[in-house]
Amino acid sequence: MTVSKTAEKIAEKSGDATKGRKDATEAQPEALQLGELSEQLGYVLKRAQLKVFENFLRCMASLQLTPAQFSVLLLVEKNPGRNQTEVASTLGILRPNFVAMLDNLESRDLCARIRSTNDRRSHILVLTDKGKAVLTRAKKLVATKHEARLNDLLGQANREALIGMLSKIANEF
Amino acid sequence: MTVSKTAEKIAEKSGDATKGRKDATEAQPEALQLGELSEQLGYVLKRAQLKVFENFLRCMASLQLTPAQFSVLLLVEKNPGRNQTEVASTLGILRPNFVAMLDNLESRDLCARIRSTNDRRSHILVLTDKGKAVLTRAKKLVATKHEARLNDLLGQANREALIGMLSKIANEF
DNA sequence: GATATTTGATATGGTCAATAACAATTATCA
DNA sequence: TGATAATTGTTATTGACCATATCAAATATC
Repeated sequence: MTVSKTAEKIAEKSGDATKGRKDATEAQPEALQLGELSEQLGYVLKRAQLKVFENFLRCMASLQLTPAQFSVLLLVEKNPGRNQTEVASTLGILRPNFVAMLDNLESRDLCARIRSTNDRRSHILVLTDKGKAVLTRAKKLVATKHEARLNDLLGQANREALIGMLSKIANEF
Repeated sequence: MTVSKTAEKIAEKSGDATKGRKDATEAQPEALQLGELSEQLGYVLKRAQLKVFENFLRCMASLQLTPAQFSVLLLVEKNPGRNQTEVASTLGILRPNFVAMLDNLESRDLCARIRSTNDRRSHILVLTDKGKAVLTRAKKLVATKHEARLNDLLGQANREALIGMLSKIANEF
């Protein structure tokens, strides 16, 4: 329905040349000049981030994993036995907001909260067997469908340079 | 719920590392290993974006301009006489969400909505004199306090390469 | 002139980020 | 030891964004 409507609009606009246009050759309204905006770090950074996340979600549609959820699984796999506070703070997630996130992952049997025997306040986080399997598949999808796209677009050397510069900004800006 | 035996061992072991290291001096829990996360494009991109926006807000504290507001002012200055729909869509802002944003800028006398004489449905956007003056100051702040920081961190050549790669991602990913 | 489309606007719901507060548990120290 | 403080996970709540549906006024289309 949306597609057909859009198609109709385009068809109509491209088909009519009778109306009093400013420029008979240009059927579409002229695009705005971005100007200095295209050189602004924050602007281009935000746009790139949105595109990358969007592509990530498409690649992971079969596994239903968001970038944030993927990062949690990766971090718990690499650091099994840490509690919620540690994992959340490492990812820049506030503890209250981490609760619902874990509820989701735990309800899907991807990770588990285990009451620590040393400190019975804290919940130790571990990946379930299913969680490990899903993460393995997720890594492959990300590598072949997502990160590989960067190599196609920038080349291996530029890709590494980009990651390096972004890391530097994230850590030292 | 099926929790493997290895998970219970982890729960017991979890406190040992930090507890055993608890000297009379300082007992810091060891930082988590980021692992593959530090190589993930989306992760490092998002972290960098947050840091950049955070720094932007600090630099613009005296003018009380957010990155989104700054982009609107820049775009309206470069393209005076365009209507709300055109400006909003260029910035990836949905028309309904653009209304409150303009209400804010207009209430601060930074820009104005003018009823178009050609199409009395649309509001033409223009910067006020105050808006032009504020934008001029904003540009200087961004250039000297914000973007200059990139040069200090990456160098001129790398900075340009970074912007170029991010633009490419934003447009072609 | 009847119908459809566009524009700005309102209302609303969803996702996140951020703060305060609470019970249970543990740490501190007088 | 016991009173007090701090920590952990949690709930509730708020505000900032993002997205969709819908509306009246104005315009375009046929």
